[in-house]
Amino acid sequence: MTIPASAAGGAGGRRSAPTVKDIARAANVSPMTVSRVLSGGNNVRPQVREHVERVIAEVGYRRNENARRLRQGNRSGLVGVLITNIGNPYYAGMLQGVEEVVAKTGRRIMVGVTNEDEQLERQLLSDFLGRQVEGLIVVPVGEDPDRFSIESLAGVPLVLASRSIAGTSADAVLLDDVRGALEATERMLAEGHRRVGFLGNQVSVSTGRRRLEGFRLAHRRLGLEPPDELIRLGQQDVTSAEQAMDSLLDLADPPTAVFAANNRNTVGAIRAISKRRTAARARHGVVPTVRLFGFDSFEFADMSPVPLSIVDHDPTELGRIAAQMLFDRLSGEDTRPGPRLIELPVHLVDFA
Amino acid sequence: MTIPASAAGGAGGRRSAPTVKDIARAANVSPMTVSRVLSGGNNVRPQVREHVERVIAEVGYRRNENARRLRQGNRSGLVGVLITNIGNPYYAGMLQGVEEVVAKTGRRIMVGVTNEDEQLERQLLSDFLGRQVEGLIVVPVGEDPDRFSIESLAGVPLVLASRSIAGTSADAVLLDDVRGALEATERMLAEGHRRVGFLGNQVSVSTGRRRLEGFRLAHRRLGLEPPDELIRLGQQDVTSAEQAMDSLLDLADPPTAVFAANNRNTVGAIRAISKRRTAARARHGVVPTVRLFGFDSFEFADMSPVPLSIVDHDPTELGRIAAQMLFDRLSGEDTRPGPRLIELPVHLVDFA
DNA sequence: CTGTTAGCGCCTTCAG
DNA sequence: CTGAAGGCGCTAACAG
Repeated sequence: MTIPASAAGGAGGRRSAPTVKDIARAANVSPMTVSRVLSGGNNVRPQVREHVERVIAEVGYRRNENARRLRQGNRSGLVGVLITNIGNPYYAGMLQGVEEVVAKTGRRIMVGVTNEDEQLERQLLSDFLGRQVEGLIVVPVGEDPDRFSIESLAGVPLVLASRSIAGTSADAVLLDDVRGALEATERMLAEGHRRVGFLGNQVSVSTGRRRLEGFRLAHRRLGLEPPDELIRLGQQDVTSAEQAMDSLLDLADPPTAVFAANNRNTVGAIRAISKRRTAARARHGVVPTVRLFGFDSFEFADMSPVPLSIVDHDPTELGRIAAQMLFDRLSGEDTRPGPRLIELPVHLVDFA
Repeated sequence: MTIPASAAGGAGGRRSAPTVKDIARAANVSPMTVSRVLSGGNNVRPQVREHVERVIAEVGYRRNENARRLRQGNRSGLVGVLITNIGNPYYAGMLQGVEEVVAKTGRRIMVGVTNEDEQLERQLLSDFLGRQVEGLIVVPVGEDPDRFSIESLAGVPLVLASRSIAGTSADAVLLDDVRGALEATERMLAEGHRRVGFLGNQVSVSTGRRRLEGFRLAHRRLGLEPPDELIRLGQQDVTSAEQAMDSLLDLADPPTAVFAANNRNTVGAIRAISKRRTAARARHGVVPTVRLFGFDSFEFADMSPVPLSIVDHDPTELGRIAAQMLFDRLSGEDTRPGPRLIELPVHLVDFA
């Protein structure tokens, strides 16, 4: 898997890049003078400075930021971002927000995809720390808080995004999952639905757990208990969500309403419902109606073929805030000893 | 904008990380022995090795990859990826494919967003090169090939993705834009449409130019010439695409069919058409029908409220191939002097 | 204003 | 098997 360094692409081949020494030699000055010119040219005679600049331009010299940063206290200018899946537009949006804020500080993001694999996340964390990231923004996988302890992170600040882990001292930006799920479910119950289905993540994922909690809470407030047969957990993608929704609709006594606890499940539910509608229309049967409520928006939510309400919020904003929290720590502006927790509000939106 | 290094986040504060020297001292061996242990422990007495490993674990030492790579010939293990917008699911998909392949080689991706700004792209390129990326994958902005010359890239291999630039010697993975647009347009013309609209990118973007070319070509083959008033260029996002579609529909003699040359324009067109349908239904007017053909798929294409066909392909696969081409150069497997160009096929899909 | 010295953290080289 | 010397590319710190 290792690939030789020597080879270079295309025509030309890459010879070892020029260094300050090369420039110094070519310009008949000391490396230090070159370094000074590179850093703005203070304390360099204008004439010398111009000469060095010309040589730099001619040779096409570019300073090695890594070597520079090594000497300067080892700040890499990198922020590590770990997400579970770029294909989910939710995380893509989050990534966009993170990049936006990180880029403003002149830093860059290194992106890793954990694919919901805790082992892989561990490796990536270790790799990122070895590459001297200045900070980390992570959508965590699994429940073990150990890997996020200050010791294992060597003091590198961390912000958990969207999901939290019990027992960490890390900062986190979350959504008001419980309230969102609670209000959505209350709405459906108030509309008279008494068999409400639930499609969500594993309870080992904090968002899955919290949204299920809100769902249950809404029922209990009315003295109800949602039956287990209406609850489907662990669907990570649209296909499995669609299957889960199918299984709900195949029940002898199917739900009249469904709460889909994230956008993958909402999309899958919409697909399952549409499919049945089309089939029913084809054989002139009864077109089934299911009241659908989702969590997380997506591009076509407002044009869904199935009437839909959404517990909405902006993942890009969540990404921005996560990055901002990180820089508050990095800059020393935020010095509180304990973790800082932000819960973003959500709001309900109806799409006829 | 610069942020002090000393400050560290959270409880504890970050003291300067332990180095091989620290471990060596604590284990009563030379730094070299520690280094050997870190590299697998060859030529180290098992007993010493174990002892050093224990110390490493206790102290929580982690080796500084950047320093290591500096000594070892300056291979950073980083691939720079520049895309115009993560919010576009098309590019998010591409990024996913790139990450997947890059991760398999043990490298990481550094991601920059150019936001269709050529100046910003230049800065990011320079920044990435300074950080010693081993290769670059870029969705280019603008038409100037200069910034991609071998000299300005210092021999770092580059693969252009999705879009090309005339006059570069860089490798590229593109789509068969011309054929896709040609076949789509031919279909609509064969269906009898004679006023076909076009929504696309600026012609300064290669995809915009090539897709428009295919559109024109289809007309000319029938001895037709598409009227300028039906062509709208430069929409970068859904909102402006929707406005452009509105303007087409507002024409005295509106198009009966429209070709949307990328997914942002397709989505915008769908929105514009739906909006009018809803309005027409409300006042019991005539529900307008427009034959719509898009380029690039998107999640809800098959559930579009407007009948739709798509010139389809897989952006994730495009990302994978781009990364593979890069590694073919890096590994020296691909040594051809000139650029390598891959055009991926597209296929037409109909969604009732 | 300019150069010299030294060292960031690590590893290649060579000598034991 | 182990260590000492030296240097990757760059720049603080100090001397002139």
